[in-house]
Amino acid sequence: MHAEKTKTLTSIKPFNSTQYLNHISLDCVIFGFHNNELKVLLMHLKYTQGYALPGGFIEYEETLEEAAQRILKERTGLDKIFLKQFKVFSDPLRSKTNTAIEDVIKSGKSVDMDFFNERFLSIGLYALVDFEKVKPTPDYFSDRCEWQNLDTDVPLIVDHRQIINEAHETLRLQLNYQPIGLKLLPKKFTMPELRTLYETILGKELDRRNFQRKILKYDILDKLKERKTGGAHKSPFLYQFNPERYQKALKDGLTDIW
Amino acid sequence: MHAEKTKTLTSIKPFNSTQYLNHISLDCVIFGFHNNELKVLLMHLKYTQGYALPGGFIEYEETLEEAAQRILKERTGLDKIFLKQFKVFSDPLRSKTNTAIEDVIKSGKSVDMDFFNERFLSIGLYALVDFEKVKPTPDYFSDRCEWQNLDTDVPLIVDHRQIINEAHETLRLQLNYQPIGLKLLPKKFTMPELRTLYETILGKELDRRNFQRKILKYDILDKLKERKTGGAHKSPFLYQFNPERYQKALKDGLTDIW
DNA sequence: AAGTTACGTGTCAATACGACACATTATTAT
DNA sequence: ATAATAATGTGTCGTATTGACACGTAACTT
Repeated sequence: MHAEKTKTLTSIKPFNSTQYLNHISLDCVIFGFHNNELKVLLMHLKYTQGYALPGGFIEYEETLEEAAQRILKERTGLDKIFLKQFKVFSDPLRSKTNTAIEDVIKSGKSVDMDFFNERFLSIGLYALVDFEKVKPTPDYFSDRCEWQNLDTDVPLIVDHRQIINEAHETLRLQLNYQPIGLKLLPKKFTMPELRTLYETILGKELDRRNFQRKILKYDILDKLKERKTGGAHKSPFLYQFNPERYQKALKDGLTDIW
Repeated sequence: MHAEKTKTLTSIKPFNSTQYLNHISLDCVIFGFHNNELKVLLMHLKYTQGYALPGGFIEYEETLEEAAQRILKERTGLDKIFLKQFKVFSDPLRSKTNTAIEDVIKSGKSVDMDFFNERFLSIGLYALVDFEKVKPTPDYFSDRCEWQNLDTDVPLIVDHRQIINEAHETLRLQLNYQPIGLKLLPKKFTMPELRTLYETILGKELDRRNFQRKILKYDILDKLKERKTGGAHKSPFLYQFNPERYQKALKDGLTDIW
């Protein structure tokens, strides 16, 4: 399906703890939208057989955002991903139940246990990506990187279920203040797709006719001549965001209650 | 003016870096509302003669929020302060220009420079307090702790002006989602006071009659029989928040555009 | 070719909103 | 004392927005 298949796994880097700030990690909730469902990108840990959020550590000369972009590039192949911090997770107990550390131990690899055995604060970020453009890529501690539904019941390590849930809640609260549609949908999309995205994030149904009236009112969408064919039933028109007008409208927030 | 004056400075603790997580600090933007103005609590550094936000470090068995409550208690005398994280400040350069470190050096006191010379990420939190209840108290590195206007032009160290500005912006965005009026105002307050608070946070004037109609619509205020006397002109009624109904209304956000 | 289902567009009553008028009252000025 | 001043309490009115829906249309299925 994707154009490139040639890339090998040679790019997976060995782990060297000495280059990172200790006590601090970051975890990314990477959202995608596919088949009218919200997805999150998860790593399957080699030894624990549990799932974890893509994450990592901060190098000595990096900002938090630069570290996250570096990590996201490795996991998705994408640059300049839309990214927002949303919360620091700081419960001292979260480190003590960290099965990822057990995973590291079980791996038998020469990792710096002085680094891993310490307590970690984890900075939670969420990322919004175009599902179709992502090439999921595992890291040193995982054997698979794959999309899962937001409400998947695969086992998640430590507090990663909580982190996902709080990221989702943040998305809901920021829906009128961040360019969420623009970042999660492909360039061209239909009104039903956009509405379904809103419904998924908000967790409730919206009247399709009123939704269309409200969203068009902001003048942030350009209606294209084309229609989306191939679906069952009447072909919907395609739209695309006007990024300038979208950003401008978001400054004061889309004032609607959906 | 305040009832208690007996407390001495004996409670100021010496500084011992070994009990703290390194690389991580926290800075609190403590908001108060007085004379119809938003205030922030600032520390005057003994040697640098600059101002800094109240802040500190995280002990090994504390959550971030517990650390912040401990620090806020020392600076204000208050327990259980309303507190929200809003951003991690992670620019590597912020540590290199940290005049607070110079302050520590100038102090000639025996502080652990291995601790202070490292890079710090700072977690920004904002706090909302009842101005009248606060007893500003300096710490080990400061000689004064005092209220300043939000837009004060006293010199602020490193990125603390930026942190204050971003806290203010966060307050603006969260006005419909957090119990900001409840936490910043005294128990009983007048409608003009509440409206002025909103105007100050939003940075624009609001029509007093429309404001009253909208805020009363949510049924989160209880109108008292009493009026506030002593001011010039007609005495306004006193109101108080109904915490239960306020919290309930905030769940979906106050839907108004002010 | 008919059936099914989703999409495109429009209507309408109820409500909410912005802008404003007027009466009231506590203090200040004369 | 009395009038002037100024801020508050309360209400109105035309307009815009909203929620709830009806009806026609088009693409695929049978």
